[in-house]
Amino acid sequence: MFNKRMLDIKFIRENTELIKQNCQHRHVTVDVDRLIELDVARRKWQTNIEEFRAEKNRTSKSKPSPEEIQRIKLVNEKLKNQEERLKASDAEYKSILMQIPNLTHPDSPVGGEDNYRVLFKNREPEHFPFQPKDHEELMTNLNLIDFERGAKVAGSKYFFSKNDLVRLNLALVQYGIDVVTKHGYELIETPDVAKTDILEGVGFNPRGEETQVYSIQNTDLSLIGTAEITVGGYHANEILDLSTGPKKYVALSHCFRTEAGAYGRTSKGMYRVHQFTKLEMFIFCKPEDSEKMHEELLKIEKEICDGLGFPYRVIDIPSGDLGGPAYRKYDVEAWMTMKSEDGAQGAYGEITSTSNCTDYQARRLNIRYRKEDGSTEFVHTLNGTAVVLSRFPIAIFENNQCEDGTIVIPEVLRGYMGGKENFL
RNA sequence: GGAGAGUUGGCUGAGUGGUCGAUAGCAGCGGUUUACUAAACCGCAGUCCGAGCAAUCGGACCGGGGGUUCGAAUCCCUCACUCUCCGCCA
Repeated sequence: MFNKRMLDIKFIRENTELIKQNCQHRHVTVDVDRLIELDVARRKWQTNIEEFRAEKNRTSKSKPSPEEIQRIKLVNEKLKNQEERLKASDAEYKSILMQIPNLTHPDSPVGGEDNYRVLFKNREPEHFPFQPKDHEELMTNLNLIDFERGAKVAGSKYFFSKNDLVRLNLALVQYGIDVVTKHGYELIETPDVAKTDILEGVGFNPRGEETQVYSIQNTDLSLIGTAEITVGGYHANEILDLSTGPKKYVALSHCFRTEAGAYGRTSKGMYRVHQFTKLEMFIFCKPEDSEKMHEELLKIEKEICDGLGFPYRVIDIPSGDLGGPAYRKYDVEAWMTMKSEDGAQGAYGEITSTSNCTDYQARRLNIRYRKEDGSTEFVHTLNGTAVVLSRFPIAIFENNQCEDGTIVIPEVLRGYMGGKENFL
């Protein structure tokens, strides 16, 4: 029943020490020994069940005699007993298996979130010859955002975008779409909700205690935190034809996050909010192509950021901060004045993230491809942010501000905004 | 929201309690025939799990889950989805 889930149980069985070490590097606490114990017991029950069924099948082919029926009834009792034991262990077995994180790329830095490695910087941030403001102040002054009324209508960390900020948002989406589709990605707009199976398959836990997910009462649905969920689910239980290359999508959706326990962390303005709009890239490919595809996603993210012009850097996320599904993850961090502390004018803040999830999601979602010899194999999945409307505007406003509080619009966006050059 | 009909292997489509893992057609693979292509004819063909060096053997799977029965694709319950009609709304 769970044979094709999470990491392959066979692999875990044969590489127990490696799995334990990987969990440790990823700062994930899982009782791997208990899992192995359950696995051994479950396979014994399974073998017994199959033997009893074989015995039953031999007798039940045609009309059995009364004494044969008596014998079958006895076998049925033994069978039922083994089936119940097996079933009773399902929940615990599945729960542990679900928690085992993906393997980790050998080049990912080992350690907690501060152990990231800087891979690239487009340039050093400029020094402002004046005291720079943060985006919330800049936007409020220009009548582009309203947090107070957002809170009145929907609660804290919801907001209204207004006037030219709305136009900027639409321009950013269009710009992102144009850049990404130029690289051969198919454009889709997804549902903003998804079923529990799909969420779990992609690696999210909708009902857990630390969940970031809003679930909808009396349904099996949750609001998605990213289009990664819906696009990942798009090909669930399918056998893909990848003979003409990877399947590449760029997906637009709204995203909802509870941000439970996130208060106190950097949460000024619209950096960390409950709802935002995001354009997300997603790839289904053959295992041998996934590392190459990961570099492609990063390259496109850099291309988008280069066009917009703000200072940024790329970091290689350390093992302890990868989450469950990612095998390797790169974040692009833009320079933001809102992050200033210790007298500096700013600091880097995450704006995009791209992950290679290898076969972790494909295994859970049962997404395979047909190989040339006719057999099937799990695909690899990757995702990467193209444009996020909560954080890209922050980077633009904070880096392009002038002393008088006006904002220079990046040239690549002006064509989408009727040629407008500044927010005044 | 109301009423009805469906969901079977890559596709189409039979099968209403006992050699049905499942008739047939198409597509696929191998062969015969042919100068070649096509046609015709013959044969092979599903997925997954477990055991074995292997030939092979055992088990599961007819939308998902549960039930009835010695025995379920077939009967019952439940959920999801699809289609038709009615109502409502954009």
